[in-house]
Amino acid sequence: MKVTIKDVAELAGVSFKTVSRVVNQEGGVKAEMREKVQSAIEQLNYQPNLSARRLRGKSATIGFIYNNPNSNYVITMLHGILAAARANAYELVVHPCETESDPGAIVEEIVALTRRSMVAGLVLTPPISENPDILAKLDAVEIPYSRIVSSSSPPADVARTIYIDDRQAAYQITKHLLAQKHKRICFLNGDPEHMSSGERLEGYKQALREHQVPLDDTLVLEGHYTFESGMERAQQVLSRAPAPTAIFACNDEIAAGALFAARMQGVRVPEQLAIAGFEDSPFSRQTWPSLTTAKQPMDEIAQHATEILIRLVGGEDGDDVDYSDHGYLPEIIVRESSTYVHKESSTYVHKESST
Amino acid sequence: MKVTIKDVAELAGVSFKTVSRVVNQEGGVKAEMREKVQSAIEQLNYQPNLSARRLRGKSATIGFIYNNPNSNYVITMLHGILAAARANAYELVVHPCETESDPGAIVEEIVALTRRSMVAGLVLTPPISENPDILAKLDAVEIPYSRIVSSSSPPADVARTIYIDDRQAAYQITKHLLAQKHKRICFLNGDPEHMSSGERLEGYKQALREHQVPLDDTLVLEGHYTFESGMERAQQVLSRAPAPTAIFACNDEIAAGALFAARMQGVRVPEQLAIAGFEDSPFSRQTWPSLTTAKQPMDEIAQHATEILIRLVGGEDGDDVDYSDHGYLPEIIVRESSTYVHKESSTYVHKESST
DNA sequence: CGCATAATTGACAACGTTGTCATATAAGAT
DNA sequence: ATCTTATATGACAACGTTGTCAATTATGCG
Repeated sequence: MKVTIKDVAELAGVSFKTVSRVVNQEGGVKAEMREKVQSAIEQLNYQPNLSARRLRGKSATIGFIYNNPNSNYVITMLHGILAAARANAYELVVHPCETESDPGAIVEEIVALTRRSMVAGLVLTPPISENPDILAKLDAVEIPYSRIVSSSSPPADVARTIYIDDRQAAYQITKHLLAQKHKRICFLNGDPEHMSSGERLEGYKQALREHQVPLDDTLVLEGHYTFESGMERAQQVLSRAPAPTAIFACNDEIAAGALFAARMQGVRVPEQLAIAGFEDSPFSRQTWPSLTTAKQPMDEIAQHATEILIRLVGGEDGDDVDYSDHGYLPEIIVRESSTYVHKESSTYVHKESST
Repeated sequence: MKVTIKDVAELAGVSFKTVSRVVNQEGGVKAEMREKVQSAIEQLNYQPNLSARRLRGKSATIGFIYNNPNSNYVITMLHGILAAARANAYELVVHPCETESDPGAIVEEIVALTRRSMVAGLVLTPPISENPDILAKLDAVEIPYSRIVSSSSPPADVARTIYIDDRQAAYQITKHLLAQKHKRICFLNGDPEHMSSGERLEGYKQALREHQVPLDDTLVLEGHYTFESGMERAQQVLSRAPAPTAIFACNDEIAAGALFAARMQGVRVPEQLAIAGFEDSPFSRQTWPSLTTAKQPMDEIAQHATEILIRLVGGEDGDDVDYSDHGYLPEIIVRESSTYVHKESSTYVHKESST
């Protein structure tokens, strides 16, 4: 049942080393031999044993580390990473980090994983990818990684980093809300250890500045990237004396929570309150009204990050000095939650309108 | 940087075989020796190389095969599987099946994976786990697997199967709707190749029978497990002459689509139309109104299925003749989408009420 | 104390692959 | 035809681990 390189060699009537050469396309094999070997491989349906290869130092595994409970994000990135890994004959170890915040413990966990599974390198995602402590420790033990972060400009290690310009996208969303004549725009922030929350807040502030709308600190509420956090904060802010006319939520879950809170308090969206989210979660287009948001192609981004990592650990160095495509700008998608335009229910067609 | 068993042996002043014995708890090692080795292991932070182990036939990898685009399901199961794999020192290969339906192609893909990565066994999920063709082919090539299926009674291979009683749960949901005096209950079915859709439909029919409500075929609509499919079908059925007063959607996504359609047509939920879903997706509790649904602990179920697989491939046979815990009954969660009870928005507390 | 036996430890092969080096064969130059 | 060189092939070690079996040491018994 188990077919090894020696079985192939025997059938082809050659030494197993020759088979190895054919499999690895090393060259230096006569056409005639190669054909014999090829047909033997097909006949036996031979598949090289990756464990043996790995033991020998050839071929490798990469690890996907995440600490992000946001399930939607994760599965999307997973698929991008798997696509890249599969295309390059790398295996993937998926490792959700249990540890919450202690950098030392996380790195120890990662090192153990690396040793055990011979992980050649890691794809890191926020918030781990944005924790300087963890990154420094990983550099110290020389574990290679590529990372996905939130940043409005290329970071120092741009060669191994994909950066998403959340600031610019948040700026655009805020401008969109300002264009709708909103002055009192509430900002519901996400987890502080995610750079994205800081970046998005910065974009929000920048847009306000440009439109000469004074920043009202009482309208900026700290919290978490969860539905509950969004609901609670929206509930609170909506029952204040001069309620905001718009809410910019740091992600779609918060936005959904805000929408829920609005419903509970009988506030009509978008007529009395505009809401915008971020991330383009599947459900953002399925709420009523559907949510204005910013779309990041996380599968594509994760795939790109994985390709970078594979190039890094594969030893191919140098020629790729152009990192201009390492930056991604989320695309603003305006939906009903931030527009006054009414539509006839009978002829309504469910689809996107994007800027 | 790389610590091997020999490094540990040298530091401890013993042969590397003794270290192996300590690591694998084989016994026959004097306490004194064991302690020396233990401390050397800790000092060097030794981690056994899994590739070498696997090559030797010890320890193994299991594969998670799925063909199910439903992202929420997948990530939840993934975590359960990872937990079990980690606890038993197994590695996990995640393999989303590209192939759509051809059993031969899928099995070929799986066989290749098995050979390459020395996968000892598979955890299969619907619809692959419910395809007799695929299962027969896997049995033929002797690839072990455990599976998660939808069934109201223990299947023939219950020893390696976790079965979810969707029929009974659907029966209960339908009874709940009937108890609200609904007579015209529309059933929006899921993908036909999933057993769950057939099972849930059966539970629906059974409840109707018991309540002497005649089955109206025009109220049973075939479709897919997607938001769009739910929306389209609900749109259609709601514009009919005698509209249904309740919709039982085969999963939460369909239900969310139906809810969207109701909104579009100005139908009030739950006052004019009750809606129930299935699966307890995170968003089912975040829609407005929140969705009545059935909760399956997919992480726990997947973990259980993985443990079964590991016992299977680990060679521990026999003593576990009691498979009574292989059956799971989803728990009905009644939320606002199927109740008339009103609540004051100001004092509203966001939490579950379950039967 | 001396012997038989059990407990402990170590030397070495094996898993399936790739890398290194030597050998056999073919081609080219004189 | 002979020598040199390039090309093609194979023998064998190595990767880090576990299994087998032999060697050593400790223990029990008469």
